Amino acid sequence: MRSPTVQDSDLSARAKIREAALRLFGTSGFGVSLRTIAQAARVSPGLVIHHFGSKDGLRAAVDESVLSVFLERFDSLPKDLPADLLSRAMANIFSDVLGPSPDIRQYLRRCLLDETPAGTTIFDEMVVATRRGLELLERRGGIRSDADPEWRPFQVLSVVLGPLLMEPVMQRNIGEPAYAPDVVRRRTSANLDFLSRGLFTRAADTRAEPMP
Amino acid sequence: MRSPTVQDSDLSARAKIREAALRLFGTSGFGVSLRTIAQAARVSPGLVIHHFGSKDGLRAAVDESVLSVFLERFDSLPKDLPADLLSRAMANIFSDVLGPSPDIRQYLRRCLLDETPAGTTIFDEMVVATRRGLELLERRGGIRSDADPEWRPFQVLSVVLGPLLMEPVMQRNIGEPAYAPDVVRRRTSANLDFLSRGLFTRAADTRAEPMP
DNA sequence: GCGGATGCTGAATGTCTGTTCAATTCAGGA
DNA sequence: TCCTGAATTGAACAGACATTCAGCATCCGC
Repeated sequence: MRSPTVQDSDLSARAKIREAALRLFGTSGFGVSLRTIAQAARVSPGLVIHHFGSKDGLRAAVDESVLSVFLERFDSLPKDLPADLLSRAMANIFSDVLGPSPDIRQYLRRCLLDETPAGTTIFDEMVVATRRGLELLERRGGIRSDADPEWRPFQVLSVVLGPLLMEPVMQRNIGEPAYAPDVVRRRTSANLDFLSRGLFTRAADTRAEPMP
Repeated sequence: MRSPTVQDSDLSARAKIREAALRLFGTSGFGVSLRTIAQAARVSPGLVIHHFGSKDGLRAAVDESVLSVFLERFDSLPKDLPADLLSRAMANIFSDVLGPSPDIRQYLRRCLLDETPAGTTIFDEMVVATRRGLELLERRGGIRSDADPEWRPFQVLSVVLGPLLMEPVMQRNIGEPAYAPDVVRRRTSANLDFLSRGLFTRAADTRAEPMP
């Protein structure tokens, strides 16, 4: 079993191109030239077209490969997992996949902006899964009953995805890689505390606007 | 006083180009051609270069104009505002600026990804301001003393910026514009509740991983 | 050993890019 | 009225782009 982003040369040329594209699309955006990608994969520009048909085809292939990483692991979750274990298992999927792979992190950030079909699927899937997890959790009494069901999933997702999107900002401000194992552990613990008890001691006025 | 993103024709050509660029950079990325921008501003391609020197110069001008919208309003905050009012005032800046202007929202999303100098400044400024606001609030007893000071600012920012970054995802899932005034009001109220009291009833195990 | 398919190359093609520039229009001061 | 400088245009240019294609190499079934 290997990390999905190895850059060793024992991959097929097709796979090497796809990995290079994942990395370069993530770091430099979809604007990178096929020549640059081909060069990174140590392959001729023509071969990229030969394998993927077009630049859009290449993008679709990268999309699909990233999507499949998540869907495979979502599908392999036992269907009858208790709610609290389910939410934890889902969380572990993200830390397992995103933690060790900066390439996938960067690419996902782009997806959130550019609204490629796969990106749309991934994030919609996350909303649905999060909402369902919260509903299960609620039925078992794990959630405050007066929390707004409409916004709950997005609040959780904001906390989960925030670090992904603010990775460079965080890095500048805390002085160490935002996804180093130790940093992830500290942040995870702080986020659990935050999700469990909030931040403020009391709301001055519930109908006012503290943060938009 | 006018909205900063009007597209009326009573603007100078220079301003019309900058507004068109703001909109097109935001929606289509920095990859859009000068010709497209010029056409949107009803102006010749040469004039864009004449006014801004180069495409990068145009981008810098757009960056600066967005940055100044925020900095001006940050600077106009009374320095001796009580902490709770300060955090509310800062929040209002965001809802005032972002709410009515989809162009600025989109452009800010790009900035978070592409790490242009202005984007870096804006978000670093936000971290600093948020941290300072929380420290003031803490001194007045408005914050749980055992909340982790290292992650507090990012947790708040995640909640604040989450909707900005997930705008399309939200829109698909709630079926109405994520920044419609009424939607903003409901979300704001839910977020205040979330920040004040959290979501879960109790943490099963503080050292485990609920969400990464 | 042979034939066809497949992997792969690198030069060529036409389109689109940012940028230049000579020419034109136009407003305002002398 | 003329002059000057700025605003504006559109044609032109070189380079980069995605894509095509004819050709070479390499494998696999026969």
